[in-house]
Amino acid sequence: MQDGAGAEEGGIQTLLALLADGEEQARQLGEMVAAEDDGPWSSSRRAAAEHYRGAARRLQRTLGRAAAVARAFEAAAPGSSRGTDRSDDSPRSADESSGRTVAVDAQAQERQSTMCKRRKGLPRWTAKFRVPETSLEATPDDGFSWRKYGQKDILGAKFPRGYYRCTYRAAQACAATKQVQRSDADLCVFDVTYQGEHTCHQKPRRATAALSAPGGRSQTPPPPPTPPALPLEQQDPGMRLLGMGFRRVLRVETAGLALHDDPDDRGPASAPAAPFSFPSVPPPLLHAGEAATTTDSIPVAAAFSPPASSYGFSAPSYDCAPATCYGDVYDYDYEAPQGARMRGAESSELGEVVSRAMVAAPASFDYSSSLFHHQAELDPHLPFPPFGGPPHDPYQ
DNA sequence: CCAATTTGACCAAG
DNA sequence: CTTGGTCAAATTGG
Repeated sequence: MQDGAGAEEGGIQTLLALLADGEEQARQLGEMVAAEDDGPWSSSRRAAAEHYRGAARRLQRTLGRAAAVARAFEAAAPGSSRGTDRSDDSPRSADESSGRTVAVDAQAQERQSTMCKRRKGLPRWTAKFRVPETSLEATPDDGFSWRKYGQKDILGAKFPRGYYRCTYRAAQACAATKQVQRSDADLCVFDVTYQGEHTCHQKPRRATAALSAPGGRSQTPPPPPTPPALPLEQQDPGMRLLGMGFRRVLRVETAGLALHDDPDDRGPASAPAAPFSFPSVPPPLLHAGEAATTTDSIPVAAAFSPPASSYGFSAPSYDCAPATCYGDVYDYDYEAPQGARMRGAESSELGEVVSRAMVAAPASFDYSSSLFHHQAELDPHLPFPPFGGPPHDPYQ
């Protein structure tokens, strides 16, 4: 809601200041606890102190990471002078999208005349959808209406890749496209790569619809890669909306990067990075998520609809009981167009944060290792396209 | 009849 | 040249 990612420059400075502040406070807290630890306390008290100290250390570290992220952004987006371009793109921004629409239009024309296939520059992210075995034929649907425009066999892949573009591409100049490919390793898994954000106004139908209307076509929530951010206000912990649904938990996993977590950083089983919760709305910029657990449960709306044709999957009805659907996993992997890149050091910890942030950021980062696994539950209210995408024109 | 999908050709990038 | 992505005519389905 409020200006989402708008705060680029001053915002980052402020953010850095706040984070530094928090870091310092956490440090002091840790010292205080440590001091207490020396006293003649009982072992239990001592243990408690140890615990708090660990918590303080984690907090400090988390803040430090967040600061690193902020710095990375700052570094990556130097020309910060223009900060107000993009900004929110919440669903409702539709109206004001007029300006943006124009831009899109221009792109469309350009594309037409040039007929180039280059779509570099467009934000891109990948999601892995795992469908329940009971409905192997289903293709994960993200809530938008797509029109298939091609299919191709990909080298090394057992299954062909399907190419889809937004149904309203022509009508509304929506440039969103996606590629869907079934994993050769696991038939239940689909890799879906999205490119470009939707500029069309599709009305979100609830997943419920999908359930009740099997034949219906898409509609579902989006590939939400977006993130995590914030509006806590609207998040309720217990928010399990869903009447039906399947629930999934979101878990972030940074592939390939070793996050050096402290020993005390949360328990063993936990995942490296922080999970986050997400709102369904386009959040502002980043937030360092640090949820307590690695797996947050999020009501992500995800419905599987039966598109079907291409791979011949058609969603059986959703008779799959919710139970059977549990466990579906979605992995999100954001990838930015080429462009700025952040310095290595921090990249590892930033992994997931960056990814999401980059969605909102103008500049792009070259990072590509984060995956978000999440298990969500079908949510009747589709959150909506969160994409906080880069509204700005990708093409130079 | 309209709209979506199929499918092979075409084209650009690597 | 190979491969991935898109186009567009033909086809299918409602």
